[in-house]
Amino acid sequence: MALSHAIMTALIEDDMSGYELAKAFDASLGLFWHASHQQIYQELRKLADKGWLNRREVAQRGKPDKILYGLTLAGREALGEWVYRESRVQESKDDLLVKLYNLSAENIGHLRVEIGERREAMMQRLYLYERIRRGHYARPEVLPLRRQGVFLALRMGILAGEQYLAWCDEALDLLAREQEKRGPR
Amino acid sequence: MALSHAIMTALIEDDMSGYELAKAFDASLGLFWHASHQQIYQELRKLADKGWLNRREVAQRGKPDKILYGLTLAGREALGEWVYRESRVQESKDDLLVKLYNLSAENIGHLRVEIGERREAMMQRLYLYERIRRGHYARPEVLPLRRQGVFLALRMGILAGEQYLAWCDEALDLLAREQEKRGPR
DNA sequence: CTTTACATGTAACTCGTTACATGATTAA
DNA sequence: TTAATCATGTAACGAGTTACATGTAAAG
Repeated sequence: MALSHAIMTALIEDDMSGYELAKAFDASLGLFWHASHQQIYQELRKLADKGWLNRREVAQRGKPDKILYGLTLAGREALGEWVYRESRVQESKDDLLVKLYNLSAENIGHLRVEIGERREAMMQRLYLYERIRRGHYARPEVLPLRRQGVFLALRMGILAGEQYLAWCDEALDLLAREQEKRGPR
Repeated sequence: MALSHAIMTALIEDDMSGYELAKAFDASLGLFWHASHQQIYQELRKLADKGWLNRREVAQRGKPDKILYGLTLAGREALGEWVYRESRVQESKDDLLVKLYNLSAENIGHLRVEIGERREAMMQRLYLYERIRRGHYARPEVLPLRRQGVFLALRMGILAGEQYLAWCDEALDLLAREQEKRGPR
């Protein structure tokens, strides 16, 4: 949808190779927008063909050569314009919700376990978010404007995560009560 | 990912045509899992080929003929098993977050507007959820188990929506303060 | 007379995932 | 010697979107 623009965004401050991008993505934008290295390499090539990125081969010692990509002026302009265009939300699709539509006395135990695992995974993710927040965004109001935007994205992640935990607790509660009602064990 | 299973789930209680499914989807599961009619028709055909659905042509008066699909025994079994299999989350991808990474003095006004629109849209969606909740899930504890699962999915929608509103307010606040700081107007 | 609801599809394309492929260096 | 890190790719497939196509009946 806008992976290309996400990639360009990641290149605003530093030039990067596909490999570096894939990692940087994992640590920042990728928290909200995952992309595999295959996708990134393909997208980088397309963007270079369009003239929005330039590529420079860089020889390295003890490591394979890499290809550094950087935003061109045209790329910066395209990105700047894009912000004004209509945006889309690809709503998340979660098997778990479909499974809940199939809740039964037989599978209730399994679903409790599954929700418990989700809870645990989200706890860990929140812990990561919190470390980032404390490390880089302790005082958002003194940051440059662009960084404040990034902070807001992080806040979205944190709030969404906390909401998710709250839902898990509510769901686990309800399911525990129901399972007890209809036959403990 | 699991559109096929979402479709089978929608057919647990009533047989439906592709057209009816597309509508029912919009009103229930589709609130969390959107699917276009093209996708649904294709998926129905695949499922019928697998033997998980049966098809019956039904002549109608004053309306075009339709094809009714119903879960077969094999379909019910496959669905029951699927609940125990590993589930996936397709995390939502939202252009707005990428745009926020590009926040600048120039586009801050636009982003405030865009967030305001999101807020408004989410308010309306929450209003819809609330109507459904009051209409069908006022006392979840007395519902049959399966309906309680559906209720939990609805709760997820409600909690996520409320969290989203809270984020919008926070973001609008921060952006308003920043815009005032750097040049009112 | 025009729009909306009913009803089902095909074709082309983009986006994203999975599997496969290669090859050097460094640390355990 | 085995695994991990660095580095870049191709090919096949599946999921999802957009555009196109057709036709009847009821309601305004």
